[in-house]
Amino acid sequence: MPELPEVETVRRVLEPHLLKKTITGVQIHNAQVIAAPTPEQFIEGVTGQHIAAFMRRGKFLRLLFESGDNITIHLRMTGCLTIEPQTGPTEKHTHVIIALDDGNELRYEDVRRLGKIWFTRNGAEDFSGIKELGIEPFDGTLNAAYLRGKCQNSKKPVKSMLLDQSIVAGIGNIYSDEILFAAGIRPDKPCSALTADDYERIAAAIPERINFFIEKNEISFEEYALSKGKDYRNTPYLQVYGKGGEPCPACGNTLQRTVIGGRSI
DNA sequence: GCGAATGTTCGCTT
DNA sequence: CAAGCGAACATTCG
Repeated sequence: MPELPEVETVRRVLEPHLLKKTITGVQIHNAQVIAAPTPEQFIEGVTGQHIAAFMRRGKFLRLLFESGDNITIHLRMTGCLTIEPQTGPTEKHTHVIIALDDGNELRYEDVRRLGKIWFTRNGAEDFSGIKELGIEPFDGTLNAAYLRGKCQNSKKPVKSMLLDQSIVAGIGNIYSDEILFAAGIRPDKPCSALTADDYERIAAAIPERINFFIEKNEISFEEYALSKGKDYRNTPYLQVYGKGGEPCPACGNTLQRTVIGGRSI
């Protein structure tokens, strides 16, 4: 489900409820989502840790412990995190429960179970390409020259360049469409055909659109808890994603749905 | 019943 | 050998 703006929203909403808490226990209801190490090692490693920070990098969330160890979470398509009282009922797709010393639990739910959770010692980052992540959308070095340097010789469609997490981290299928629409560039335009001005408009649209949707996703902890983290607020503001057959908000012509790189656009 | 779904990774073919 | 594809993962929803 989530791309960077949704992941950042989760981080902001849950952060105050996680900082300075101590983990008193871990339950793994479905070991499939634990990517590493073994479930036994995960429980042993995480129990007793003190939470020092809750960070985001691209679409990854990271719970940093005072010890230097950490948990990294990728929600993939349908993962979500909630904080609920330990007395609350668990749901069918609650796979991991991390008990906190304030009586609440951090719970990982995931209908399709495509998401992953890693526990690593001493900030190790030897998994899932996290070391190869590109710059953040708000990085000061994100500009036309950076993007050109990454893809000017590629015939890949510009849409695919935006989805490449090793170039700019955090953009997914929705926001790549929204960014290109804002920049006025066809998603199927090959990178090698992009003009200097195209690169300038993309470089400007990336932080602008991502920040716009972070702001639109803003939600209180209470409302987040009610919807169990499954409710995103971006949809009313989408210009083109999922709107095939509807009129273009810019020119009124009918938007055409097609497929690029296996993704619906 | 079929197709798609806000993501990533693997394996096969150019 | 890099790049580019489809399939796979697993479930729900329309």
